[in-house]
Amino acid sequence: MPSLAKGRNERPPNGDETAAGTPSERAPNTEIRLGALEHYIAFHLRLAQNASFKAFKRESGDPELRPGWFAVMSLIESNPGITPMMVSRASGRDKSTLTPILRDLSHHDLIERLPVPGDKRSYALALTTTGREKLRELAAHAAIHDRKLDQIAGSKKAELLALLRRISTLLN
Amino acid sequence: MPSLAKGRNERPPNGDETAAGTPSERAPNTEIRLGALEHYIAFHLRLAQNASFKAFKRESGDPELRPGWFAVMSLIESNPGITPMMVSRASGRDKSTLTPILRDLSHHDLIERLPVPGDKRSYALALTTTGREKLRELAAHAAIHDRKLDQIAGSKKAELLALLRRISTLLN
DNA sequence: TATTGTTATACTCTATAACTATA
DNA sequence: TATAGTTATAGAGTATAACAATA
Repeated sequence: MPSLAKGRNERPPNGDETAAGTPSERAPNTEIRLGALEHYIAFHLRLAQNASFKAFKRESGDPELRPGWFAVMSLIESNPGITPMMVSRASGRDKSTLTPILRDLSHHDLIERLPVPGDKRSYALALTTTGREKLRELAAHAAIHDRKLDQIAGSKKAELLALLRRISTLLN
Repeated sequence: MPSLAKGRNERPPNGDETAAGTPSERAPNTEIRLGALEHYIAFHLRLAQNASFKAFKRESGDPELRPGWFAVMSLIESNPGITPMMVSRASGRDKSTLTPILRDLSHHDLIERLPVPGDKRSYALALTTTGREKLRELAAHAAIHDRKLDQIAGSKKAELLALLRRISTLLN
């Protein structure tokens, strides 16, 4: 059976000893060792995405700035006439997850559904004028958030983006 | 009102014209333009994390290899005597999300809860012998997954990890 | 008063499977 | 038969708020 003392002794000795004491007396999480997790990309990917998501939500009290809405509207703006299936593939999500988003966007008159000539099963998506205005608003908010990420990435931004792109592309 | 034809025309002319036709005749998602999203770190972070998560689940049919369990058990292994609050902070999640995980791990006799001398509100976590064995299994599976990520990151792995760490650290 | 851990509750994101209407 | 989109349903993962015990 491992004792607490054993656990403590496994740490390499360092200056933190002065702050040591009962667990509740320790500094927030400075001393916690990640162990095997330390070198796991998947783990750090989750931490980073989670932190980004929380910051995104926190910074814009705007409940309408949902990551989902913003991404879908951007895709439609850049690809007028895009179909739900194409949006699904571009955003790496199942088609069924798009139905409610597109319904909401449609109800808010932000997008319109146009017939696809030659395929009655599908429809083509386009932003309405209102939708374009709304997207400008959302983009302004999102930019504030991503600017922080830009600062954090600094000169490595292009490299980070390339790596993330490779991960999502090759892992399918 | 924007027409579909207008939308198509907005694309810069390129060799893809040969593959163009009705949307359903197009290649999977090659032609979809990300537009503003192209340079958003947050967006690519979500794509990458999602792809990683799906691959993780797909590759190990093992329903017990939940990212949550693995991370928590690893943290306990590397920090015997760690408290739930410390795990919460180290994994960037609210303390309330840990309760059910710790309960499950406890029910499976993978961890034990020991008293913390000097603080009756909390308890110290440690892996049981069974827990250590189980963690070895899970780690073997997880390693297979992360090896793929390692390959994808290649020589940039250290840099990627450093960037992800910076993101989760500075965004709080 | 503040903190730890638990509980109750709810929200978001996502997926699967079955369905329809086309193709 | 296969595909596009919808529906119903479920499962992770996470959060907030209120609570009891303790600090």
